Amino acid sequence: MSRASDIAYRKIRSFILSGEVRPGMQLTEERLSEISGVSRTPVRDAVQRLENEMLLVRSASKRLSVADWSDDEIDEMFALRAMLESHAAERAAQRMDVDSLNRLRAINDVLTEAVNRSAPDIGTFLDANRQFHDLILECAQSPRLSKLLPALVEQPVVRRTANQYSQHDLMQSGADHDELIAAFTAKDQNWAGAVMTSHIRRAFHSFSSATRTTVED
Amino acid sequence: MSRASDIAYRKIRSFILSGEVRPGMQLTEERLSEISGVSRTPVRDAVQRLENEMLLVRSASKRLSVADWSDDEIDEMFALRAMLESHAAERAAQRMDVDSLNRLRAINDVLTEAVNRSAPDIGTFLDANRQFHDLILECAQSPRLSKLLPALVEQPVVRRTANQYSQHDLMQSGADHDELIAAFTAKDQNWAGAVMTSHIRRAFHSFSSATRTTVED
DNA sequence: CTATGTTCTATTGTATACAATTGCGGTCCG
DNA sequence: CGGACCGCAATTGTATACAATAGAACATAG
Repeated sequence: MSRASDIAYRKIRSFILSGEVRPGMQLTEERLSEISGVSRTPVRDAVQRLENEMLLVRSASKRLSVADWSDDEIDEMFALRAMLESHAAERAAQRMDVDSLNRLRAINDVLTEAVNRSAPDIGTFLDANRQFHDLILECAQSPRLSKLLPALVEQPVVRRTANQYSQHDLMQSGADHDELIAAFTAKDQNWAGAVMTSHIRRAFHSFSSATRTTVED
Repeated sequence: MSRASDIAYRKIRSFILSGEVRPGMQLTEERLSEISGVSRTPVRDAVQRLENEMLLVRSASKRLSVADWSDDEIDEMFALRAMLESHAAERAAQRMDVDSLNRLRAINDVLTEAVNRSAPDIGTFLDANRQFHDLILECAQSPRLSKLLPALVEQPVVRRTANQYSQHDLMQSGADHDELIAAFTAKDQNWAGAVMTSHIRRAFHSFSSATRTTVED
């Protein structure tokens, strides 16, 4: 995956997520081409992907700008994520093998270790968290779900959320994961689905209270 | 929307759906370019869209072929559709205005009229059915949902299903729609969601019994 | 001074030429 | 005769030049 198109995708993505550019701001293809160091052709491929993830939006007449999500859209994103990730967890519960289960445990050990210190390591947490959810998605063995979900797990939101997380929230995430592992071990799809729903909705409310009360800053 | 890229999208799509090409068969970009009458540049845009809808798949090393869905994938597609369309119906129930409600009624009148004849008009049914579901999606006012759902409502499946439908099935669809309208009128989101789930799952089972019993043809 | 029409410029869309990569087939050696 | 390696052909990926289109600014008339 070292094609120019992927380089463009990553660079543009991180450019947007870095906050260097504000929501609603216009970005020309040429500008993106300069940023990513490749020509407009692969940039356009990357842009189409980013449009699907709704990080970029096309204004009325084909002009690109950075997406600006309303509160309602963020609510909706979490609602959809909760539905789809629960569904993934349900499928995974039926299909999980011992090897994956062990990998899941190993990943969550890393995560737990990272948050159980005086100064929680957010970076490691985020990374382990992503790995954990990715592995569940893989075990769900649903190509469609794998295509749909990434468009909902937007790093900007995830990042902002995690930075706002209290240590208690982070530890609760680890506990949720433990319970998910228990549900998978028991091959109980309803349990797995319910825990996942609760897990995502908790994240939503943490995010919600963290951002919406500090909007007045 | 008369850009070359859209022409390519439509032509390639209908080429695939026409059945002229068999699942698993390889298609080069050049060939698609000939089919659609435009250069490879817009073809590649179209291909990316069709990959998202999973009508085309990229084999190991970037070679394109027509998607070949397993039974499990089709099950999954209906399951996801049921979830997301129910969610759309729930949101729509809260947001539906009288004008949209009337349009919904008008559309379903056309649909009902088309199936209540000695020789049901499948074409009109499919068209009205699509309009009905599209309008609900519009009333749900969720850009994300609008981006996600089209990838699941695949015409090939829809078409095969409708052709297999018995007249009774078609009329039941009209009745489901009537009940949805009632739920929308009552602004009862749970009702709307439940009817939609049932509506999609019925379609699934009609499809299922129609195709899987005739596989031996 | 405002409104409207026109030209010019910025931006996106398309085609084509070329580069890179991958698969296939032939040949040479064991 | 079989297998591996090398080279050619087919296919995808990228860059650039050009075409089309939409927006902005300016000028002119009312």
